[in-house]
Amino acid sequence: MSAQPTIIIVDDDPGIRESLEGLLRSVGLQVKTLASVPEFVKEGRPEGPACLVLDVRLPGQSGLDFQRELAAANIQVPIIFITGYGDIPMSVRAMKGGAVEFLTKPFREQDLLDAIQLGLARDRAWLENEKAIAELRARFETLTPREREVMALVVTGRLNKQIAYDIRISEITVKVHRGQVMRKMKAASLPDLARMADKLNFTAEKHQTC
Amino acid sequence: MSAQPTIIIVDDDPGIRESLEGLLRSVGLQVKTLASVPEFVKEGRPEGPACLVLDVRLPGQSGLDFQRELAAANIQVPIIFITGYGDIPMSVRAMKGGAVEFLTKPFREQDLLDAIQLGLARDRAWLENEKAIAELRARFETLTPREREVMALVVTGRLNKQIAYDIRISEITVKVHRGQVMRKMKAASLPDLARMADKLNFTAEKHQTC
DNA sequence: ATTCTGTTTAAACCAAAGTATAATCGCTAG
DNA sequence: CTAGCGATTATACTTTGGTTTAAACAGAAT
Repeated sequence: MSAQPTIIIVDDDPGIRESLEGLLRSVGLQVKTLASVPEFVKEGRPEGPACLVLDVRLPGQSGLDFQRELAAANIQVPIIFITGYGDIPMSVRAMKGGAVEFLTKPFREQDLLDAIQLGLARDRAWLENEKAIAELRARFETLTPREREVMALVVTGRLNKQIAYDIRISEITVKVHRGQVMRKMKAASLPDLARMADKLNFTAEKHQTC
Repeated sequence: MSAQPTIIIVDDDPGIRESLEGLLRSVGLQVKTLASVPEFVKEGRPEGPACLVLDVRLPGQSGLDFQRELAAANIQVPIIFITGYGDIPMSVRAMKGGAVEFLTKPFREQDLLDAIQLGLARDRAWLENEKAIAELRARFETLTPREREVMALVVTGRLNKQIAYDIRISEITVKVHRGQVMRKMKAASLPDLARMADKLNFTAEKHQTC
């Protein structure tokens, strides 16, 4: 169903990279090793499900800073931290930032593999959700400005005549727009459309006027 | 608006209890100190917003075990861990379990106060949400079995005639039940009802047959 | 035995939603 | 200039949704 998962190892120590890579490949995982963070940033995250295995201490930027940077750039990818010289505040910060796991060397191989499975599972779920939202957004893009306005009001439960009054057009025009909205959004029913709107976070924006 | 927040300190060392209590009281927080976990379990969580300040090592049961126990018992309350002798796996486990913060002694007072504010904010949001759901559940309780069935089908977007066919009653009967559902649930519109159903996790159960 | 609740249905409407056809108008891209 | 899009509206229906009134019936509770 979903594409081949990719594990990305970022560590400046070639020995560790190779050792981790060997372990992961031995269980059939597709691995990509990088020596530094910029290499990851350059390519962006892989298409399929992925998981980052990151050393906390990295040349230039620390793994924790990198985690923040990804979050700020709105790039979602599960991170597993590995460190030889970590402390509690470091691990707490990593976990607060949404890390899947924070392992201290030496760690049991099984712990890493478990964490990776968990990370991949999360990423699959996230990707699936993103895909669904992207599809909805694509449909929403095809709506004309007026149709978006009408949709925003429809999903709040307003009646056609009320919507007509709200935006000062005739009720019949509302019906036309509303019908178009249902068709373009491929909504099977009103509750369906309402749920789509919720997924598109209509709660916060209502309908941007830009 | 919301009730007075309560901070619950659980620590077996009376000196630490008093010192923490003093600090928190000095910033105007209502504090309750306990020497052990069973004392908390006995009373259950306070009415208003609350936050637990918990030593990881406690007589009998560790703070982490207690955290798990609360989660298992479905008792929600933000936890801030404090420890003098912690390690990384311990902190990681605590954070995975949803802890707000994990502080190592000695810590800056401001860090604890910040964590407490964050914990209280989370708890307020949680309480508010719980209250809303409880209200919905109360309304749902007033529905008769038939009304619940009809509601379940209505919020999926089925038409009255389809529902009638589904449960083999006449369309007019469906209308009667549907009207009752809208009134009893205090739903202002169909999208409104659909959202209520979603909040009541109709996705998972649809409608239990028990 | 009687009351009450839940369930069912019919008749008779009224309101709301949705569809199809057709036409007008302003604006923009060829 | 003209074709096309977005927006608007009207007419004319059909289909759904929703309410009221009234009635019937079964089963549980008093």
